[in-house]
Amino acid sequence: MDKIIIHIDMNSYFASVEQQANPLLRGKPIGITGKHGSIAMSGQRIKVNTDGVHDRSVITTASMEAKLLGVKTAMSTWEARKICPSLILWPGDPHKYSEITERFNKIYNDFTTKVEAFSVDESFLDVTEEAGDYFTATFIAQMIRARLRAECGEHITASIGIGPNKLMAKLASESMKPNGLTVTRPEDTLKLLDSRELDDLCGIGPRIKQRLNMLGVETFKQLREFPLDSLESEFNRYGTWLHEAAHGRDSNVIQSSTVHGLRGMSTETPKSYGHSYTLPRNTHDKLIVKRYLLGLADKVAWRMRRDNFAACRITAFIRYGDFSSHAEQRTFYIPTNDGHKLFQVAWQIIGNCFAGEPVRLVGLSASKLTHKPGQQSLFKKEQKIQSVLPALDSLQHRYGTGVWTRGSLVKTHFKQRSSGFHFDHLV
DNA sequence: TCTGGGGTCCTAGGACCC
DNA sequence: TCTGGGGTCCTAGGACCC
Repeated sequence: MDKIIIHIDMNSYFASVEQQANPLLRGKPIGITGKHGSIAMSGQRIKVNTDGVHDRSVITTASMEAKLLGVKTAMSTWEARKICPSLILWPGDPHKYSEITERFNKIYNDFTTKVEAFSVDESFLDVTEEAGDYFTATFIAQMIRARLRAECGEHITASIGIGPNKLMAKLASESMKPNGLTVTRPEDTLKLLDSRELDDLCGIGPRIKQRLNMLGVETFKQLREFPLDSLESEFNRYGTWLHEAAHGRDSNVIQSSTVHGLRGMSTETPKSYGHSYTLPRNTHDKLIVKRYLLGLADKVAWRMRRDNFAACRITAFIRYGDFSSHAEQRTFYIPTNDGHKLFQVAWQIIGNCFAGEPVRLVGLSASKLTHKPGQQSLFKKEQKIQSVLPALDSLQHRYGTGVWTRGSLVKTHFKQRSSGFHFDHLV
């Protein structure tokens, strides 16, 4: 059943928001980097460049000007600077972006109730009933664009695609950037597909493309002509999806979410909460890894408590200097959202993985979420910590993460060594 | 002196239960 | 004494998305 779907994709979103907010950045190549330092420890000297960005940051969004000079998303700042010496590195502000996302999601809801926030900068709108035909849908898209401009600022632009399903609408929106409006009627979908590369389609990544190429499939036309049963025997259910996609068909429906969802994202129940951190420098020092891990566990736990979740599973992971990695998970029967407990389990896993190799990254993720609150600890010391958490959480809610931190994350490395304190006693 | 961080979904093998 | 099959949970790992 064909629908009329509008896909809206903000152009160079984070960079555009910064350029909108700061006239001095307009017309210049800027690269938004990850926010750094939220769990940095005062005792460790971190080498930062003049922008306050450490050497291992990457570009999360490049402005249009930067893209023209060859800067790409996920490129290391080091490489980006080499390609584009005039690049301005600018630390991202996720909170700011989420606020703007909520603003434009509210606009979309004035046009249809069937809105799906696909990511912080992309949304799908089902306007089948509201529009009735492609002419009216195009008119709606133009009205949305005018309102985005009026209410969010002229420097924040979007590429819009209209198609008979989500897959085609998204492919259409990517056809013209920035600020494009591409309409693909059902009869035009094959033409659209045949003008694109296999991996332009959302769902076909580099590995799948490679496997298709090995089967002699290089284009959507060849994919359409490839026998369905061969495709299914190679890719199982995914083969069926590939076959349908090559014909421009997609049965995915809009997962309606509201504008008041979690920071502009879908209100679908989250499946996991996780954080990871690449150390400014590889280390052999267990103590350093331990402290970062505790900081990450506290962040994960705080987000779960804020959203009234507790987790039954924790996955801890470690990446070594040579980029090999190890991940392990544990399931427990009593759900928890206590940072220290998460840390303890994660450390049981990570602590056993040190084999003398330098560590590059640590992370943990909490999943198998339940709405049951975490169970009260049987131990007095832990009860004491738990009793102060609500107060700390409300501080954090009001003033943002980073307003408090555990003493063990602030003590300097030197002090701990010289005083003979053991880390475990400081938590 | 390269290669982030936040997620979701799928598959496959083994354990365990009926 | 030989040994099926469905269902579910757990774990590891891979692929994809922005």
